[in-house]
Amino acid sequence: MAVTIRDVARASGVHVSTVSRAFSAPHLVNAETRTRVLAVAEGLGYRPNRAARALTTGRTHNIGLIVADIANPFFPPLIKAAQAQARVHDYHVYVADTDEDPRTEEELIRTLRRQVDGVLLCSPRLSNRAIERLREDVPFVVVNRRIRGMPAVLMDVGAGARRALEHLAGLGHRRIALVLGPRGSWTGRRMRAAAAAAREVEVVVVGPNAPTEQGGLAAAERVLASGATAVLAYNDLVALGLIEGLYERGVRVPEDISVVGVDDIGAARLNRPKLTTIAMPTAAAGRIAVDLLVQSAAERAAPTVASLDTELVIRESTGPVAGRRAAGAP
Amino acid sequence: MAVTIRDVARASGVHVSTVSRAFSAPHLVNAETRTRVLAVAEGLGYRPNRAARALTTGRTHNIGLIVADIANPFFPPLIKAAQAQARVHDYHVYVADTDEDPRTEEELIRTLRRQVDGVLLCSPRLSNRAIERLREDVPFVVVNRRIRGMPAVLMDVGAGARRALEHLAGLGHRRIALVLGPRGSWTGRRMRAAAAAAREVEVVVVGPNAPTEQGGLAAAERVLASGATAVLAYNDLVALGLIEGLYERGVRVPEDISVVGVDDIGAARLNRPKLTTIAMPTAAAGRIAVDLLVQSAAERAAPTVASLDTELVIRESTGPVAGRRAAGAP
DNA sequence: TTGAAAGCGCTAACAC
DNA sequence: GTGTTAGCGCTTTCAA
Repeated sequence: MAVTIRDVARASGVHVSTVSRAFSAPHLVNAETRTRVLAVAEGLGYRPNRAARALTTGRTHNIGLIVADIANPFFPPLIKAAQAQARVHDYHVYVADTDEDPRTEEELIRTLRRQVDGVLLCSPRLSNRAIERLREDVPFVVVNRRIRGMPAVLMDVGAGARRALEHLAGLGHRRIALVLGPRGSWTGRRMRAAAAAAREVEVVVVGPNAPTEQGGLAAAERVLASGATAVLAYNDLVALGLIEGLYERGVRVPEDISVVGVDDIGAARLNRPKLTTIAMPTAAAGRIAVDLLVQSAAERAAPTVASLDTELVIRESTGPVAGRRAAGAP
Repeated sequence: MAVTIRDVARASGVHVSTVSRAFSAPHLVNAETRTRVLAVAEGLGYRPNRAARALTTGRTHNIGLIVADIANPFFPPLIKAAQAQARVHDYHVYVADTDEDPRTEEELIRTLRRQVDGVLLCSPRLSNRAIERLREDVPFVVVNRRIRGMPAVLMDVGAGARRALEHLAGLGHRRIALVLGPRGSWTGRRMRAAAAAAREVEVVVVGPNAPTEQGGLAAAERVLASGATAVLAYNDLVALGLIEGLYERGVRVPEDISVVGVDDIGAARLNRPKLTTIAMPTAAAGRIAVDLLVQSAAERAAPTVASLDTELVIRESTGPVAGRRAAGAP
């Protein structure tokens, strides 16, 4: 059996409660005693059992991180940052993948809620209703979603989309295709809103599509048919797939059509042409979300909503409109 | 306070121990009673507190998954699969990132070991000595590493490298650069061994390098200087960086130099030219590693070593040797 | 088949 | 400043 608080108590000649205090309430114990106890504990290789601690304190020092798809390159930097920041607060992180399925998501939250102090929901697929119901059991922080009275970390894709549209307009583009992702996405709605508000350019919507390379590939035909000279894609995966689809049809990027993605995943830099994209502050989002969660689990503070800036990264997939492909031309 | 086993007991008119049995030892309780208890529990929204359960049973139903860098595209598919398979066994997964630092890795294992039934070490940076010491506290399964008496999941890069070398030889290449990753990597050693055993071709080693795009980019000059007409790179990131470096120097892939990567990350397919690469069965590895861990945590079985096949995926970055760049030519 | 009671490792009043 | 005691939610003997 592993070494427990009792072993440490015995070995250092004090009561278990003193050992406990040496770890979790240092100011309540004599400095010398504490030093000795800590030394003995160290020597024995003692580490507190957090589960047992959680039983009395009610705080597990765990957080649940639920994402739609770990393998989607958007998430790993967020997971990495969240996990690192959790460690700063002495928290451990359960990572779970819902496979984009709301049912899985809900079931996951239910099994997790008793062993965590809070749950980080990243781009959840669950309905607002469902989330509102679950929040009575466990505190949430949501990423890229807005739910009344719930702490959230938002990445300002709207502003990013606006800047991308301006960038394209500045290059002479007047007819722009907005290649969307899945129906009902928060990010998608922000992009639509930005597109609707755009002056100077006319935006045609192509979608919904799968938020993947395949989705982009499959949208190439419709993009061509739309007569657009530039594209704002739902994310980089879609953008990259689209570029490939265009390429297969003999249409070159950016010479014939300009393409802008969203996310700035690693592959965006690796591609040729290097992708112009709206960089999402995923690492910052993960870090801040954990801070909000730890804080909201601790106090009953007013829910904070953090809005993070995005950045338009101009690379090689956007260029001046080609004369012969002016708006409306077939 | 959340609903506990006591609430369920009260509401269904039985003792807590009966409720407990209804969940964890169904055969020891009357079928009717059980049905009733379960119904009441369901109605109350009761879920067992796993931490409390762990306290008596000694089984946490948690596993720790420790990787060198979550954001490295090699890992996410493995994490995803591990996490999914863990759920099949009714396990939850802590995911932690060591930032490639052995110290962090060790500290992580120490804090985690009391709250997990086992730890999955993916491409660990820790020394064998350190791991051997820690294994007394917690069962391990290692991925892509061989430690005596310890269950492991290996991906057969050696065979993959051999096939890649044959493929290149078949295309007429006689002088091949092996662009390595970090010093001391298990994968790197397997590749070296395969290269040393290769007949027909002469292999020159370039490295060590960072296992990243940057590392590949920086190696371009030395690859050119080596006089090689083909390259086997440590991983896809290095291969992609290298291709970019070559490209910047006016050297085209595969016309002038052929390049083979390792891993088959998403970006390999997205790149132009699409990367020829040795596909690593990361998802299968994650799944199997979890199976081994759950099993080895349960029984004291002989440690299993699973060796998984890799596959050479031939795409566009490899081609016939150019006549004017035959072996030895400057 | 069910109930009673002890105890897992730890913390948190409450004494002293 | 330290010891005593009860108890967190659950499982598991042991009786009945």
